[in-house]
Amino acid sequence: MITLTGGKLKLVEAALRLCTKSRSLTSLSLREVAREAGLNPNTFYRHFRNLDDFGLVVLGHLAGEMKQAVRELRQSAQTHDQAAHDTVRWVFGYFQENPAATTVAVRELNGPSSVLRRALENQLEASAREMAEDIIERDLVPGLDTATIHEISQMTIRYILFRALEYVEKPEQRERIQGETERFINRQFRGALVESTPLETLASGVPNESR
Amino acid sequence: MITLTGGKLKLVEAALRLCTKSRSLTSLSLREVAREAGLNPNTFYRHFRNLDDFGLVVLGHLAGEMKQAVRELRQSAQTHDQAAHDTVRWVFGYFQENPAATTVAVRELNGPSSVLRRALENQLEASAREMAEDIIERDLVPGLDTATIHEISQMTIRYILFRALEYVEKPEQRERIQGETERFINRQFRGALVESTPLETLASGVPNESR
DNA sequence: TTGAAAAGTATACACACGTCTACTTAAAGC
DNA sequence: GCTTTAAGTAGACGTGTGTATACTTTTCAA
Repeated sequence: MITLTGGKLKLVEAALRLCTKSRSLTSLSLREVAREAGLNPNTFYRHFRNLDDFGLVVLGHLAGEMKQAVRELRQSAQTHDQAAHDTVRWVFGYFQENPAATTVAVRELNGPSSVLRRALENQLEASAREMAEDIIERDLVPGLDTATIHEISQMTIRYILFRALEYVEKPEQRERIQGETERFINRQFRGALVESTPLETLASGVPNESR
Repeated sequence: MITLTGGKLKLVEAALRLCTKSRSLTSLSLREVAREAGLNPNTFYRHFRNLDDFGLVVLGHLAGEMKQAVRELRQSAQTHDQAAHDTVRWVFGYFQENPAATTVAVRELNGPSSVLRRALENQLEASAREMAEDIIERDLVPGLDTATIHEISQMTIRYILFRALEYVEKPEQRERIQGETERFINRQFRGALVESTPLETLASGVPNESR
């Protein structure tokens, strides 16, 4: 991660500030950002070639921050249930403390700039891979093949991000969102373990005897 | 649903056309839309008070279309697995045939305009409710309480929409996305049925192969 | 048939934008 | 200390924008 300084940093931070106030990174104007940063519009050109370039730098800045944060997470509990609970709690806590980063990420993931979208997708995939490897290494979900763990990890990352905006914006619903997300994860893994068991068998209360 | 005619319809359709080409509804300009529609910019004011008003009408238009489409879906197979498969296939087919509507919906769901976001959320919730009631009425997932069915329905609707853009934009990955979505749904419902069973018990049940 | 309402157009204004060129100030290397 | 380079500023350009006023055409019911 390249640490930003001076005017460059000022501009990036200004953009994040603007994004938090219900704007989308892609829709920011050069002059708007410069104004917010307290700089002359032309200073922008001293640091960035154009707005797409700028967007990538902003995303890179966020990615660096987030990666470091995720690395710190690499401890926590033993069982899967505990891990899911702690991780979800932790991730949402991170969202809460970094509303700008969260908002930007969610918006641009589906935003109109394909360059930014690609960049974000790659980051998410990397996070998902990290999560999956962690689960495998620590054998948190025994009996599940690695491919499925990877798939579910990716879905989970996506789902969490998808709910991040709601979480940030609606403080009174945070408990609910957190609970739903935990249940989501648990159901995914549990469901995968009994994927080939007929629904009726599961419904009749005998979870592991099948056929 | 109010059927649009004449210039009003032309403007809405123009906006959807523009949105498909990597634009976001919120970022459209009045003149841009009018130009695309082949009308004078001021004609816009004959039909809409401002751009927010316009956005709501566009969303309403889409909602009407979609609702009718969903109603047509209200038949399909008996078992849950079959229903999930058919429904997913059908919904994604709808996305494919209506890329503009899909793109707009996904973008604005996380977009910067809170007015549009609210409107979309309400629509999604309505769809989720409809889906849940359908599952309950036809007893597709026996042994699951209605609250959980509602919760999973909502998650499913969200998840599907979240993947819609990817589906529309990457034709070569459609099979994969569809498969993942089906597995997602199955795991959710199956997982919910064995929610209180310890992971180890499920893992030792051996309905599928492990390691 | 006529006349009012709706739909569409023409022109114009002030403003914000991205970008260009030219100038000034601050940092850094020798 | 001097010079080269980076960072920041000033002013100006053409263009696109939202919107206001005034005008023309179309629609359609009395």
